[in-house]
Amino acid sequence: MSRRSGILEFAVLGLLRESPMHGYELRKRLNTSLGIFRAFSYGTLYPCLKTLVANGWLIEEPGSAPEDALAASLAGRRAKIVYRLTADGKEHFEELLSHTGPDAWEDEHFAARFAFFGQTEREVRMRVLEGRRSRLEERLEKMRASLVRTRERLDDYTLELQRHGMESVEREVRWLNELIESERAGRDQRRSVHAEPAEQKGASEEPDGLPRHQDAASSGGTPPGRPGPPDPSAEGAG
Amino acid sequence: MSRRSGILEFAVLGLLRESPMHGYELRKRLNTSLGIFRAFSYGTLYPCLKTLVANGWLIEEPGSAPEDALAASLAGRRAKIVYRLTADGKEHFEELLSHTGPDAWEDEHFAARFAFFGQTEREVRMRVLEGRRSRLEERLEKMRASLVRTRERLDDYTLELQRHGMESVEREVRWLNELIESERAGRDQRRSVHAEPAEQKGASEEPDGLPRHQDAASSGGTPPGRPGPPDPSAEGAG
DNA sequence: ACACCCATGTAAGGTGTTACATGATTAG
DNA sequence: CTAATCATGTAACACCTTACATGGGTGT
Repeated sequence: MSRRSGILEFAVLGLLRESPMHGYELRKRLNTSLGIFRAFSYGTLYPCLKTLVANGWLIEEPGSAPEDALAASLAGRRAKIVYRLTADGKEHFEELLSHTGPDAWEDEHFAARFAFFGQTEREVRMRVLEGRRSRLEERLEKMRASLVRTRERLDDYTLELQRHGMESVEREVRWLNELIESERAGRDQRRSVHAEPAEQKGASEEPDGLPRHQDAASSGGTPPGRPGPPDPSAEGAG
Repeated sequence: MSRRSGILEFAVLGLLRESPMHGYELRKRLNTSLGIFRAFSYGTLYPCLKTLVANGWLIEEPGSAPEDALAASLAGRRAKIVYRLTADGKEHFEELLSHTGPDAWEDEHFAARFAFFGQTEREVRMRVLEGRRSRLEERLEKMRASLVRTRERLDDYTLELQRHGMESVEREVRWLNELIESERAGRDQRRSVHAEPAEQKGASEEPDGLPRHQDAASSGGTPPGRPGPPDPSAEGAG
């Protein structure tokens, strides 16, 4: 049941929550903004959309409806079918957002969950981050154990491969540590104990504070020394 | 044609080249020594083995054959069917080893290829490493481009996710640079122009020199001079 | 006019997993 | 004796991709 399609449904709902879109546009967003998971094909996306419509979570609208003038013009006015989240869909998405089962910290699930942390309550974020972290620590434990067992028999390349693999995992753990740290620092530990639905109307609530090492993001080909990290006050996504 | 099962065949052949084994053992090795790719199930492995037998690349032997006393006792004497590489199989594997098509640098393919670098000729190793590197550089280019395009609209979490993704890729590029560097330093550029079959009898030939940073392999959960968040205080969660 | 991107969809097929069926051997 | 692990195998199913079918719009 680690259905990748579950991830798709989740991501579609989440993307559509920000603004209505048609399938083609949706797919692009799925592969760029949320560039984490490798491309879903139309053969997967369209059937998925139909399912969601059948469940009453989305409705299909003809393109360029009056209320949508802006979005439609941005998304391309050739749009045929625009999908919009229903109230039920929104509710369902919010329920998904609050789930913290072990699924949530498997590789691709985690990435999808993280991508919508802006809409997620802090305590849920914490549980997901911590769950992910222990998941990775388990994995590290196994890798170390197996390395100790087999170290002698392996040639240098195999060893190097495993070393590199472990290093990547360790690095992600450290990343998670920083994130968890920031989450804790954002407000006091208590507070936000599943109280009010809070950030309901958009992604506009302030995101509490994230680690802000933007060094690597531009280290590659473009080091123009971005001074100001973009202000989160932007009323995002609209 | 990016069949994951192609990877399986390759890895099975490579593992069996070192010593005969039965399916169960093979699967364990596939998930530990070569821990890179996530577990293949028996439902995949056994049919694969049959295919390989049908192709004449393997032969099935009853467990604990006389010539195999040592290997069999190490592998477990309960063995029912021991698979052994045929001459044809060896030849085929060696041919696979020398292929350097674009397949070879896709994620899981690459890991499998790298795992058998000990048996691979240097010039092939070079091509694979360099191919992989350009593949990743392409990917980075795309990520950067899409990031520039969408930077403004994304909330902090999405941004952080992308930053982290890019950093991972950049890190792998650096890793490849080191490896390529070592390969070059191992001997002079010329030489080894597909001359003699050289290291044929085992993986015991010296591997020319690899970067030897084993620092991270054991760094684990205790970074020495961490200035930052020193105390994950590990209640372990899971 | 032609090529190319936008846009939606379906059918067939490959690929791999789960669940099941089976049985031998070892440890308690 | 029973449970757990070792060991092999198969069949049904879930999942996703590819290739195809279709057609509007836009640039050269």
